[in-house]
Amino acid sequence: MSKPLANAAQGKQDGQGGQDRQPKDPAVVLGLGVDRSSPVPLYFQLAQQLEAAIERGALTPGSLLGNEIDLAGRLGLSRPTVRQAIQSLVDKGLLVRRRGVGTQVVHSQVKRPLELSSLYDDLEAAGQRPETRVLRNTLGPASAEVAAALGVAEGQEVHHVERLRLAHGEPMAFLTNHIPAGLLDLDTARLEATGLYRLMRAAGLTLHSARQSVGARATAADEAERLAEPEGAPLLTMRRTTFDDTGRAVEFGAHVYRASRYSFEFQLLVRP
Amino acid sequence: MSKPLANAAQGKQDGQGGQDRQPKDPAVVLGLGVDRSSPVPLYFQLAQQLEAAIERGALTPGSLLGNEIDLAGRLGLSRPTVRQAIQSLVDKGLLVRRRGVGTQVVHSQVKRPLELSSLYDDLEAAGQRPETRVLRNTLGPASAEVAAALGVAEGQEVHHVERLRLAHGEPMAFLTNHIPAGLLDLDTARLEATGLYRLMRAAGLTLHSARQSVGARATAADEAERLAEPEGAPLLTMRRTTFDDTGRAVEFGAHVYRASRYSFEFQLLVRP
DNA sequence: GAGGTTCTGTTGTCCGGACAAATGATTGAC
DNA sequence: GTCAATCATTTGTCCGGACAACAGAACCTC
Repeated sequence: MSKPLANAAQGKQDGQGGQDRQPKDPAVVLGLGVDRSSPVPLYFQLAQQLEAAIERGALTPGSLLGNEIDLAGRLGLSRPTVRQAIQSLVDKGLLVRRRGVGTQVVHSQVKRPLELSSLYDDLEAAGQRPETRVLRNTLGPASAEVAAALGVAEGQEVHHVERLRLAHGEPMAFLTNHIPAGLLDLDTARLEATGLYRLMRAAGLTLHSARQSVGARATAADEAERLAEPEGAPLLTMRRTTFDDTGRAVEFGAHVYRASRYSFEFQLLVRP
Repeated sequence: MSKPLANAAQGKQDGQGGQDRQPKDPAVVLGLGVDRSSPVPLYFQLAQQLEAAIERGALTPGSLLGNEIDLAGRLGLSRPTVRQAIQSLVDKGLLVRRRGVGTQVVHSQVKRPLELSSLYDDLEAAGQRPETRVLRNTLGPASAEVAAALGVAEGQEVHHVERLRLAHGEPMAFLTNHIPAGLLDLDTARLEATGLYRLMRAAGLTLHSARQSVGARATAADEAERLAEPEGAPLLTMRRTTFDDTGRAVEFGAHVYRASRYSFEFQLLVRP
């Protein structure tokens, strides 16, 4: 009892019939339909398909999605299930719901939610061939500062890693990291082959959030050569503590980037 | 049929009786209880109370929350409602659910999710008395760069605001903003009294997300005096486009901060 | 004692229904 | 013609129930 989905921006009132005519089901047109034998939850299947439809432009920004009851009926799902799918896309910022109006595709220029940034992945995605030079990889007692940042006792065993990150053979950043012992197998060869975050994820850690502090300062004399910047040149600094899904701190890093070569890009979400 | 809530870390099996003894309802102990006459949704009331209990330490990190069915029964709510409350706290990173185990309070040092940062609010929260000096407040055609950032046509009318933000009478940052015309009533007096984000929210705009880019550079000759920094001193730069809940760009800002006085603090969430 | 099996408790998913609240259009009165 | 009241539509909230999937403990077998 409504004309949903697709380009329903203009309210063309074509008699709202079609009960005897070919239904021309918009859900079918969009390729929506769930597989009940799949172990993937139904709401998740639907969410993925809707997201794909938005991504490929089958659902244009501003278009209405049709009411939930009908959509559920057409797909053979219950309304709560459809709502759960829609809600997950609303959380992602792809859809907006308005009571009394409907659910519409967001008119956004921002595509990706942008995750916890990893310098290695960033560089690789940008087509630069990242390279890592491990300058230090030791295990020892945590200093007061590191212990406070990681929330462990002072003197606890922690890994201490120092790396120089290069792109196209030129230094980009100097990375200092501290990781509690026992979480990770920190092999120097592996550290030179990939990024730290990838190693942590591979070790079964599910990263959840990170507290960051970004600032700037001038290049000191003792780091000028290492970073190939003149003394006094501006540097971008970042201190970050990363937590896994249980709230445990799994990494503390204090990094220095060449401001002439790098800047942070990220997206902040407002959670009201 | 279980011993939930409070410090249930140790599995003391005290006969699981208590059906005839005083129940000593943990929900009551925690001050949980909803008001059905309130217009505030029940799940939201419960979420707030749980969050408050965590905040004040009544629910200690690592402690189990007790199963959802019992909790629902004790509060006179249905399980879906309780689940919705819990889920909102899981999204906030305060709780973790594990199937077969239960829901427990996260062992986190991070308290606040940290929202879209507003320099004005940041300074005010830090006890510094922020002050704003409006240097420019005009309406004119958008340049190519501004139009691209805001996603509007070049030449479209936009506000152009330049402000100097001070704390304790000392300059902290130079803020340049562009806002599409018609969204907001940009009164210079009001701009000097509060922050831009507060004005936008007061105008009924619901901010949703922002795309940011943070870098660093040296102080140029023409801005040295304005910021009270010597020429060549490192500055922190930020470019940000803010979007409302419909995905529309509502603000574009290019800001410069004194690195000696300010650094960004924020939290990134991983959305898997 | 070691190992696998069963059992119990918990969250995850899904259903069907009901009413309230907000929005926008339609209708009606003046 | 203008304004207010009404109505239909749609999402928001809430209920009660059912079964599946998973983790951990208890149990039993060898």
